[in-house]
Amino acid sequence: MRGLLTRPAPEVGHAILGSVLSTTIDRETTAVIITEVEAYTSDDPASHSFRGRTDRNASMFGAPGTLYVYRSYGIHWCMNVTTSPEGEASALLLRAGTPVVGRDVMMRRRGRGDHLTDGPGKLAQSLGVTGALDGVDILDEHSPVRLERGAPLPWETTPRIGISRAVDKPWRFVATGEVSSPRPAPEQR
DNA sequence: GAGCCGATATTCT
DNA sequence: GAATATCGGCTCC
Repeated sequence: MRGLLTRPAPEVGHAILGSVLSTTIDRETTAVIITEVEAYTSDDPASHSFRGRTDRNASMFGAPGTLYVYRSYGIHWCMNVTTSPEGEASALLLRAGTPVVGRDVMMRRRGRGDHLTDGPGKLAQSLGVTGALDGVDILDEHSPVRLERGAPLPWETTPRIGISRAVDKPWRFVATGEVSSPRPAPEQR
């Protein structure tokens, strides 16, 4: 997995779809199958790393498999997985997933039973990820946030969401069709 | 369903 | 002062 991530994000975005992202926070475990990501690179005008290193984006320059968590619109937390060798700031924004473990925990954290993991801010909230976890190694099995390889999924690309620059790049990767979940998920469209 | 708007940390002009 | 890798509540269909 580390080797896979030691490449620019646009080359590996599709390969992350289907992977299992899990967190264990306050002794509560939650997990999702990743179904939507976006790639950002160091020479990408839409990337937080485009103008160099700052206090906020420092972990984006870390080793592949580093978690980069930032505050979005002053309110939400969003999470990325750093790719490319250490020192090169490329990352995959984790935008959505299918819950597989801890739906009850997610619903409590979200304060509602639907729309648990269908957006980057919602995904981070359901998994209990905050800025306190910025910089952790998600390929370490003892980390509170972990990424493990799963079954590959069929996918397609589209332009990225919510940006105003480099809008032509097809760097959003979305799993197509139904993603199998161990349990029916009626509240999750 | 679509469209408007307010919340507000961090960065940029 | 303005913009932003967002979300939820509201209105009006």
